[in-house]
Amino acid sequence: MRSQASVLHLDLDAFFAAVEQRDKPSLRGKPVVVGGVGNRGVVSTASYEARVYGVRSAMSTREARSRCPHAAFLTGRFHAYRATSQAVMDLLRSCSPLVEPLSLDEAFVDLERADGLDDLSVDGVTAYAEDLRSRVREVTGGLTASVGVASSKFLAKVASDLDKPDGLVVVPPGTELDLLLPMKVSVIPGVGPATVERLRSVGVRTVGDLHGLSEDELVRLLGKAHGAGLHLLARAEDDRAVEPERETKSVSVEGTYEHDLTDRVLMASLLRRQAEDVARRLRASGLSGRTVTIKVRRYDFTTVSRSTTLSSPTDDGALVARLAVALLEDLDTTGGVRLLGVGVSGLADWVQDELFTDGEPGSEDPTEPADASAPTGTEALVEESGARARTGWAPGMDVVHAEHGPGWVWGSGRGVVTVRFETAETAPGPVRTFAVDDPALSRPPALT
DNA sequence: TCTGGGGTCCTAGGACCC
DNA sequence: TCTGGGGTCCTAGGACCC
Repeated sequence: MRSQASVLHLDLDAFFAAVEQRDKPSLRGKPVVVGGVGNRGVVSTASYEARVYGVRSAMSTREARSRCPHAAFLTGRFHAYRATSQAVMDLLRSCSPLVEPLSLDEAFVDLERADGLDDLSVDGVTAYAEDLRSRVREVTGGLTASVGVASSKFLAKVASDLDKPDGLVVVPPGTELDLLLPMKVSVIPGVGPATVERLRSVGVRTVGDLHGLSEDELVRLLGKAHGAGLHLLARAEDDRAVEPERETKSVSVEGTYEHDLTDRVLMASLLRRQAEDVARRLRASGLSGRTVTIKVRRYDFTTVSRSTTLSSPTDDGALVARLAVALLEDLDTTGGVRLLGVGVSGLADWVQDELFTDGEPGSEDPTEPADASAPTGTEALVEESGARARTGWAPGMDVVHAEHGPGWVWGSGRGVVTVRFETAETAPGPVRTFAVDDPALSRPPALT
């Protein structure tokens, strides 16, 4: 917590709906709901006119329609939202080098580094923030923003929520706890339904109640990170810096289908398309990743994921697709699937050109064809390590991809190998990871 | 015929290494 | 021969945010 109110949080009001109303004058003053319009859609944003009828974010579109049948229901136009967001973020960056976007419609700005603002008194930051809000209106063509300014990120975010829409709240330093203690625990970012219920079970409803618990009690109740974090936030203790550069950690694509899927061949082809999309986005960002994860939500809403990790990062759509499809093989989809998704994580900002080019100096070129008289490459590895029974290999399956897992020791024949099998004529087979420990197998498996 | 999509962070258990 | 502890990586799941 700083001694001055120098952290600003800006939140564009009902952002997606406001962009639609700006671009289509006939929608102004009317209820507008942006989100999925299908049977399984949910609301992303409701205009304030729609909120009067009880329409809320994350509500199913079906329910929103029954609450407000005369609203305009629109699917998102994300390029328009991105362009408007960019204009706002550019404006904020012209004010301070330290801007941390949280999403398309929200950002923190560090006023300690703000251009042309040396008076960080309450009056000083109030005037600055009011000016900023009117400039947001200018660069967005009339969109309003709610702003909070306080001595920490936490309080600034709480403050921006207090006078929505089109409001400004500055929390004078020293008054943070007066504001916070009477509020419900759910004002704390990170306290959602599950945490509210856990806290309620021990009689805690307000931030003031939370104050009465020791850190040990909170850690026991909520776990180490969450417990310790809440213990601090309940005391308005928050020293987190405004971080302008945040690295992407994962890229994913998922889809919920209008009717549950039961055809595995169709599932595989949808997964392949998603994998290609993910890889395209990775390449567009100059990223590649080692871990491929699929997500499956069954008809009953139970959700499972399966993942596999490569020895080096990839942005190759065909490879991501093969791994994704292979991961699906292991999953029971009886009863149908409502959602499929593919993601890549473990990101690096580089792509390894070729597998197995980073061996120890002096080791033979692993991509060189092996001695034709001996069992070679992965087939030998599978054969000789006795791993065949564990891999799901069957006659007629070819090894189409193999690579070392982490921990492979060059020349030792020891480590972890991932192999994917494929039958000659049909669909991809399973991927199996298995341990190998056989000094005779000093050669890495060749790609076939 | 309830319940999106794109993310982040955390936890817990097992493998493995030193 | 037995015991063991810490650290890291991986997988799966869950809570949460906008």
